[in-house]
Amino acid sequence: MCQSCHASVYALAGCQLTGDHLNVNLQDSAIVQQFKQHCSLSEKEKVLLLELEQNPIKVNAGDIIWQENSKVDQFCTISQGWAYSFRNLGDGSRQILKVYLPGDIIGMRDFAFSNRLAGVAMIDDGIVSPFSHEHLLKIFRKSTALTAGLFAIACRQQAILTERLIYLARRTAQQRLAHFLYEMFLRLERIGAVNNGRFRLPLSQEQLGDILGLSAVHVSRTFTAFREEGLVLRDRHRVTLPDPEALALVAEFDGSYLNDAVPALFFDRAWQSHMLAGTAAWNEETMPGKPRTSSAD
Amino acid sequence: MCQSCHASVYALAGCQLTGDHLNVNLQDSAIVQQFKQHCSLSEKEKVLLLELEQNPIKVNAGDIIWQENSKVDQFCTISQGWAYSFRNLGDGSRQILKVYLPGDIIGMRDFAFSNRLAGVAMIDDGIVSPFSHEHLLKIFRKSTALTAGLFAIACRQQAILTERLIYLARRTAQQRLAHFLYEMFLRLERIGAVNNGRFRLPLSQEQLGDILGLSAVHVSRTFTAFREEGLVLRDRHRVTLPDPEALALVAEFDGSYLNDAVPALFFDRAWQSHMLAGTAAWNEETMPGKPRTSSAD
DNA sequence: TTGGTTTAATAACCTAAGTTAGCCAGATAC
DNA sequence: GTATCTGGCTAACTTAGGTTATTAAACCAA
Repeated sequence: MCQSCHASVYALAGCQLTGDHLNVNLQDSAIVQQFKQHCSLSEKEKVLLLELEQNPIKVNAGDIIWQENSKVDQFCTISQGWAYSFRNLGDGSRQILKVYLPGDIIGMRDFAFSNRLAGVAMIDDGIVSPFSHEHLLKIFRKSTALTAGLFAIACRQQAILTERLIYLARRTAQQRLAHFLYEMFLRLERIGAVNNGRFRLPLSQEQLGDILGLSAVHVSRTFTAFREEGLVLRDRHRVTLPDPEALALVAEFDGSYLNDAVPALFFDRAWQSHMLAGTAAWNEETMPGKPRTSSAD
Repeated sequence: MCQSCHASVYALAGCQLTGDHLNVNLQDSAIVQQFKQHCSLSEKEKVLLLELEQNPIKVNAGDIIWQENSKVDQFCTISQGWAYSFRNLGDGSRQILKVYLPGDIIGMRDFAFSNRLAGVAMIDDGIVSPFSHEHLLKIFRKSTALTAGLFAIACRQQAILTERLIYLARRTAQQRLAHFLYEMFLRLERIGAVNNGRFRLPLSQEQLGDILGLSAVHVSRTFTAFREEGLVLRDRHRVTLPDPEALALVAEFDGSYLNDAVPALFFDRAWQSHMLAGTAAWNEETMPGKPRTSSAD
C-alpha cells in the first residue's frame, strides 16, 4: 500500500506521480464515471467519491485481495485490471461469483458481515483503492444522491446475481457460455475495450468452468461447438464474436438488467424538486445517453 | 387498498380497526423487528419505519402483487402470509427467486430499474403494505442509521442470492433440497413458526422444483429418498425434520450468511461515537442475542 | 354424490454434462 | 538445446437428473 503518500485527494487530483504513486483526477476516475450513470454529481460529491480512491495500490495478476472468512475491514474500488470473487467449496471445487472490471466497487456486499463470504483475486495486473466503512457512512450522511446511487448499485448487483442464478439453474452449457460471453462483450464495449467484436478475455477454460458451473472439459466442448457454428472464435485470450446478436439469441439474452437502469424517480421532476431541493441535483439529462462504464460491484 | 383510511401513523399505532382496516402498532411490527437485528432505533426512526406500513392491504393466496416488466411504482413490506418472486422463462419454465416471510421487504431490488425484473405472487392469504420511492429517499435523508440498515439488508439479500447461486450451480438435488428446507427451518424458527422440528411449508413439489431448478418429478424422488433415510417427513404441507442438524450436514450448510450479520462497525465503539454522534444510537446491546425476525427482502 | 382438477409417487427411458484419460502445443525453466 | 508444466482438445464411458406416462390419492365445484 502506498503508505508514503499522504497527499490529500485535492493534491492527487490532476497531479502526475511516478513510481508507486498513481495519477487520479476528476475527469477519468472510473468510479465517477460509474456514478454518472445514475445521477449528475456536484463538485462536493465528486470529491467525496474521489476520496474513495485516495489509496491506490498496484497489484499483480494472481494476487489475493482478501481471503474468504477474513475480517471485513475495508472495501475497494478497482481502477485498472480485472478481478474476480470466488468461494472454495468443501469438495475441492470452487465457484467464481463475479468478474470485476475497472470502475466497479469490490466487496460492498460484505458491508453487513463481520467476515468475508467470498475471496477476491486479481486476474490481471491492476490498481485497487481500499476504503473503509467510515467512508461509506460518511457518504450516507453527506449526500442523499450518492446514497441513492450506492443503493442503486447494490440493487443492480442483485439483478446481475439473479440473472446468473437463473442461467445456472435453468440453462444449457451453450446458453450459459453464450450469456457470459455476450455480457462481457456488453460490459467491455461500454468501457471501450471491444474492437470489431474482438476483445481480450484473460480467463482459462478452467476459470470459465468455475464461473459457469461447468467442468473445464465441457467448456472446451462448448467452445468447439461454437467454433463449428461460427458463433465464437477463440485464440488463447482473445475472443471474436463475428455476430454478437446471434450469440445473444442463443443465450436468450435480455439485457434489461444491465441497460434499463433508469429508475422512475429520475423522470418525476416535480417530485425531484420537492424531495431533493438543496441536497443534490439529479439530472435527467444524463439519462438518455447510454451508460459508459461497467456495472458496479 | 385501504384508500378510505387517512389516519396518520400515530393514530394507527395502537388503534383497533375493523373491516378492511388493520391494526399496526409500535411493538409488533415485523419490519421494526427486522431492523432491530441491525441497530437500535430511536422513536423517530420507529415512526419513519412504521410509515412504511401505513397502507396495509389484504391479499389472497395466488394474488399477483405485481407482474414481471410492469412499471416500478412502489415497494412493499409483508406483515402476514408468504409470497415469492419469480421469473417466467422463454421455454415455459419459470424460476422462483425468493420466498418472502413476514417482516421482509419486497421488491427493493427494483429500486434501480424502471421496470420489474421479476413478478411477485402470494402463496398464502396475507397483508402487504405498499410504499413509495419517496419514502425510501426520505429515510435516506433523515436517518443514517436506517440507511445503513437498509443497505445492510440489501447486502444480506446479495449474500442469500450468492448462496443459492452456488447451490444451484454446484450441488446435487439432495443437497439443494436439504439446503432449502434447512434454511426455511432457520428462518421460520426465528419468527416462532417451528414446533419441535415441525413446520408448515405451503409449497407444491412443482413450486419447490421451480425454486431449486429441478423437475417436480425429481423433487418427489428426492423426498422419497429423504423419507427412506428418515431425514425429512412430509405430509401435504407439513414438514418434520427429525434431526435438523443431520439435514444441515447433507446440505453442507454454512449459516454465516444468515447469522453472522454483525458488521465490524457495531463493535467499534470509539468509531461509533465519533461518526454517529447526534444521528442515531447504534447499540451493541442488541447484537449478542439471536435475531428474531426473518431476513429481509 | 359425481366428475374434474390438482398433487404426488413410481417406473421406463433418454440426454446433457461429469469423469477419466491420452495427446498435443505453447510457455517457461534449466 | 532439452525437460517440464500448463492449458486446451478429443474420445470413451458414466451418471444425475429430465421427460413421459400411468396410477392413485386429495381436493373442489356442481
